[in-house]
Amino acid sequence: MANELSHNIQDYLKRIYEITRTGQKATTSQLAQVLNISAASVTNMLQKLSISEPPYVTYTKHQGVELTEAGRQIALKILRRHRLIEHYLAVKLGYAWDEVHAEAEVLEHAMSPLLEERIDAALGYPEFDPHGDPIPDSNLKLPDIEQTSLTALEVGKQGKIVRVPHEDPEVLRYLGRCGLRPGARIKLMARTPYDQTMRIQILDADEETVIGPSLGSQITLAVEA
Amino acid sequence: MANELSHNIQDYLKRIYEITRTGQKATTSQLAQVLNISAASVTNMLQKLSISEPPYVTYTKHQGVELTEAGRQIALKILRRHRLIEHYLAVKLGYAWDEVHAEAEVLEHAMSPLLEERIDAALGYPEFDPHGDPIPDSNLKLPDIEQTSLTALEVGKQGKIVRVPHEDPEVLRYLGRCGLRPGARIKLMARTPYDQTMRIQILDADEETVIGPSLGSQITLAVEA
DNA sequence: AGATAACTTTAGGTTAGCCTAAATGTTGTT
DNA sequence: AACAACATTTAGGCTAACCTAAAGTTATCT
Repeated sequence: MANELSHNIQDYLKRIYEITRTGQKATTSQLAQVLNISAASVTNMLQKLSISEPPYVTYTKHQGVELTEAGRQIALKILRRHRLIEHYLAVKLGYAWDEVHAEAEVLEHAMSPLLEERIDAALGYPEFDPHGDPIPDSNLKLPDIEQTSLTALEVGKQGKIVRVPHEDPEVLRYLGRCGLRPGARIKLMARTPYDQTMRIQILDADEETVIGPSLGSQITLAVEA
Repeated sequence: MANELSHNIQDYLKRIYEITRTGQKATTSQLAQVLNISAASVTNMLQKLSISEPPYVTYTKHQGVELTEAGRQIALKILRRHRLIEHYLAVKLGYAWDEVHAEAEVLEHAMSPLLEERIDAALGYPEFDPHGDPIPDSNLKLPDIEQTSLTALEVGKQGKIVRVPHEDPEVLRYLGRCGLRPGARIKLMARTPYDQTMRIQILDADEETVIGPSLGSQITLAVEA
C-alpha cells in the first residue's frame, strides 16, 4: 500500500483531515455522511487504513479515527492541489466563485507533481485560494494565522472574511448575494440571545445582512484590532 | 450503461478509434498490447461493449472490432479533450513537447464540459495540437486534410510534418533532436531499396538526418506542391 | 438500573475490471 | 492439405469498493 493510494483512499484522508482539523476525532457516521456511503463501508475502510503499512489513521472501535503523520501528509497534499486548482480556475480560466469546488474535487486526484508545480508557479506561489483557505506550500507547511468563526466573534468587533468553505454552490451564491465573500470586511452588530441570529454590517459596501449560527459557524475570519 | 462511461471504457474506445482510423479493424491482441493488459480481458470487454445499450462497437469473433457511431462520438470527445489539454499545457504552462502526452492521458478523463470549453476558448479555438494532430471542434467535427506518411512519400518530394504521434517521450525527444518536429518542412532525398531507410533533409535548418521505416511510418505530413 | 435510541461493527453479497491456464480457432509454410 | 505457430475464447479466480441486514456497543433518560 506504500506507493500510489487510490482516489478513494485519498478522499477518505482528506475528509478525515477536514473533520479532525478542530481537534475532535472523525466518527464513522460523520464520514459516511460526507462521503455519501454506508457506515458499514466506512468501518471497513477505516480498519484497512489503520492496519496498512504505514498506517494512515489510528482507529479505536466505536471511538472514531485520527490521522497519523503519514495520513496527514497525504491529506495536505490533496488539500494543496485542491486549493491550487480552485485558485487557478478562478484566476486564469474565469471560473465563478461557486464553480471551482466541484471541478477541483475531481482534478485534485488526476494531477501530476509537474502540473502542481507549474500551476503554483503560474499563480506566483499564492498563500490563499479564492475561498480564502490557506494553501499548504510545496513542503506542506500551512501559513498559520489566527482565525475565529463568526459565531465566536464578540459583538461590536470587526474582521475580514477569510474562508467560506461551503461546498454547495447555491449556498455560496446566497452568501455572495449577502455580501459575505472572502475578503469582505464585516462588523458584528448584534447577536440575539436564544437563537444566536447575527446582524452583520458589510463595511465596504455599507449594507447589513442577517445570518444564523449554522451558516455563521462555517464562516472564518481574521479579527481586526 | 447509457450515462457515464468508466475511464476504462473511454480508454478502450479511444484506442479502438486510433487503431481503426486507417480503415482496418482493431484486433484483440492489438488492443491488449496498447492497453497493456491480457488478451482475455480485452475479449471480455469487447463483448460487453458490443452488447451494451447502445452498442459502442461491432464485434465479430476472431475478426476484431469497429466503432459504432455512438462509440465514435465518445472516442472523438476524449480525443478532443486530450488534444486541447496537450495544447493548453504546452502553450499556457510551458510544458515541453514530450511532457504533454502523459499528463493529458490522465486529465482527459477528469475534465468537465465547462473546463473543456474554457480551455478551448483560452486557446482561441485551435484546430491543431502541438503534435500537429487535428482537434475535433465542439460538434466533434474534424478538419480533414490530405496527409501522407513519410514511408509513402515519393523520393524528391517535400512536405511539412503534421503529426508525430509517438507516446514515448524518449522517442519524441530523439525525433526532436533529429529536427523531425511538427511544423518542420522536410524533403525526402533517398530511400534505400531493401530496408527502406530514408535520408531526409530538414529544409529550414539545412541539416540532414536518417530514419527507418518503423518510425517513418508514424510520421504524418502534408505534401507540398 | 433498565429500557430505548443511536451508533458501530460483523457477516455475507454484488459489480467492475483485471488475471492465468486451458481449450479452441485461424493462418501461413512446406 | 497438414500442422505448427499464433490468436482468441472460455472457465474459474482475485481484489477494491461498495451494499444490506443483523448483531453488538454506548449513551441517554427516567
